[in-house]
Amino acid sequence: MVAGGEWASILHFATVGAATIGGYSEGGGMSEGSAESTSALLRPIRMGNSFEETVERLLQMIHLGVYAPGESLPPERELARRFGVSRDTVRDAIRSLGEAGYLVTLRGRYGGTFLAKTLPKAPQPEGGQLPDLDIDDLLTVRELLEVATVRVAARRALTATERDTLWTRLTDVQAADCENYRRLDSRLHLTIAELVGSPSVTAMVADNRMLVNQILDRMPLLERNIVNSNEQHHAIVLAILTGDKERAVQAMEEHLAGTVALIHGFLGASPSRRAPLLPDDDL
Amino acid sequence: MVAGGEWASILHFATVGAATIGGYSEGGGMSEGSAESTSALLRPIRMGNSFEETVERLLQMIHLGVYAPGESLPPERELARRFGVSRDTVRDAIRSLGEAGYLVTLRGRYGGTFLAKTLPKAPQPEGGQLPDLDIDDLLTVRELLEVATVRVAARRALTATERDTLWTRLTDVQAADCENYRRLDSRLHLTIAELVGSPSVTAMVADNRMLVNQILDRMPLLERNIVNSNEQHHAIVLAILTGDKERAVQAMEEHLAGTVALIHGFLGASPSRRAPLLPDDDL
DNA sequence: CTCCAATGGACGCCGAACCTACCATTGAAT
DNA sequence: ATTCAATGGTAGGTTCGGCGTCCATTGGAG
Repeated sequence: MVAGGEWASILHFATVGAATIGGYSEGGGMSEGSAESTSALLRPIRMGNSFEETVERLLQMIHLGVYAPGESLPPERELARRFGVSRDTVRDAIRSLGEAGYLVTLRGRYGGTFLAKTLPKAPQPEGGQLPDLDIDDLLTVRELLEVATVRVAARRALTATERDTLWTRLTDVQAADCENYRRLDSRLHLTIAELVGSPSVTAMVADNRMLVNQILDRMPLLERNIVNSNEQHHAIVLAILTGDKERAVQAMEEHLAGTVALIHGFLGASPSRRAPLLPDDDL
Repeated sequence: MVAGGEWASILHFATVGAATIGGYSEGGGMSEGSAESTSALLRPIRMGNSFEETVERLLQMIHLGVYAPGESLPPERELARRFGVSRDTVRDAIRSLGEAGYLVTLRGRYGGTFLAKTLPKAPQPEGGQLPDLDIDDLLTVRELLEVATVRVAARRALTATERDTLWTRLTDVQAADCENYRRLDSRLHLTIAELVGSPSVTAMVADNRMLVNQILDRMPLLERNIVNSNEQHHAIVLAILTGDKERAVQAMEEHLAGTVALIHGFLGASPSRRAPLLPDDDL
């Protein structure tokens, strides 16, 4: 009913011609016509099913230190509303995380879902490293986002509350033991991202950080690195508070370079897995 | 079966206590305990159903100039595989965009889906402005991403091919008429983003640009702005090609400031709608 | 002329997820 | 002691979307 005979005949030549000179080509060799950024634009639409994504988001809130151990999460109905998923899905996710030891649910009024007082340790993936992440891509995004974030934060005029919060987060992570370091570290970086004042930016930083943490969880947390990070955190926060944009950027760059060196050193010359595996069959 | 009696009794005090001092509070007033970045982390998991997202992604490839008019898209099976959705969904989306005049499909071998030679003009949303976007957030993300992008691009050592492509994109947009300006402009910016070498960054810039374009489509495209943009594009590309990081950043900031001024000027002191409207009912 | 491979087109089955409504539990307010 | 409101817990029906399979069309290869 659409694209009748006239259209077909009219377009016929144009199409074949275009397909020849610049159209889609399967072999990977791209004719110069246009289409070379297709790999990024043809990325998967869904990263997982609703259940998995909901679990991921709850874990995000837990691991990035948004809620403290023992603290209460919003009620299921509220979570479902905010996440835009059904309550069933939220419940499934909460039940899973409950079985994993992250959450505890209590019924009745003033009940709810609570973070466990002691969070389970991230299991060391001994044999199979499931996530299959593009490490270079992750670290590039991280560098780009965090540097840009600190740059904007440093040139903003912060409120007294923001300054207080920032400083509190800094002292929290300075005083953290190994057990809680990763979480409080993430919370500090998230707080800096929030200073930009854009929910989307906060979300992007949070997403990236979760993925980077998945990599960091595979390698040991050295005392020496913590001392280093603490100094760098201090420099970063100070630069933000004094509005020294250049210094803030430089401090953050040094901070990130440390992590990059750690990761590359630990992974050796591992060829940084790419290309997230597409199904190979043809239906 | 999980969280038996012992757990409940053990955690009982902790939970109520935590809920009182720092837990989730519905009224918007956040106790200082932690949780204030929740708004970003509690964002919707799904932006729309699979069909809508697929349409959006195809429109992205069309409007951002990834494919030229008359050019061929990948076959349905390939699109389905890359997008991670079923072929049915891709077909629905293609059919929709075909009815809207964007795409034309031809059957048989060497057939496929092709962009229309002349793309339909974006309809002016006269009465209802559907998207309901957070303009401040969009522009903040744009500023952050594009400046960071150009910063990284300028300090990279570009290959000859990259330089050629960049220059071609620049001359293309310089020579564009009003009809094609927005598309070629987007393609130039996307090309710059690609220089970072991270698919995720390209995707983020593409997503942001699509949203910003939705706003820009609501206001007239002035000849004066085009001339201005052309000069700024020239400065940006030149700075990238000469590896002048500082100048590239500055040029991009000026470029973006122009758009911000245009938007704010056109929208007047419109209070930049926020808070994407959540359903209000309680089940 | 015949064949064939690549593409779009169509159908049925099934699980995932959503929606609605209702039930169960609990502790504070009265 | 009773009530009640807020919360988690459960169940049935419905829609959406994915999967597998097959059909239809077409232009080039042999």
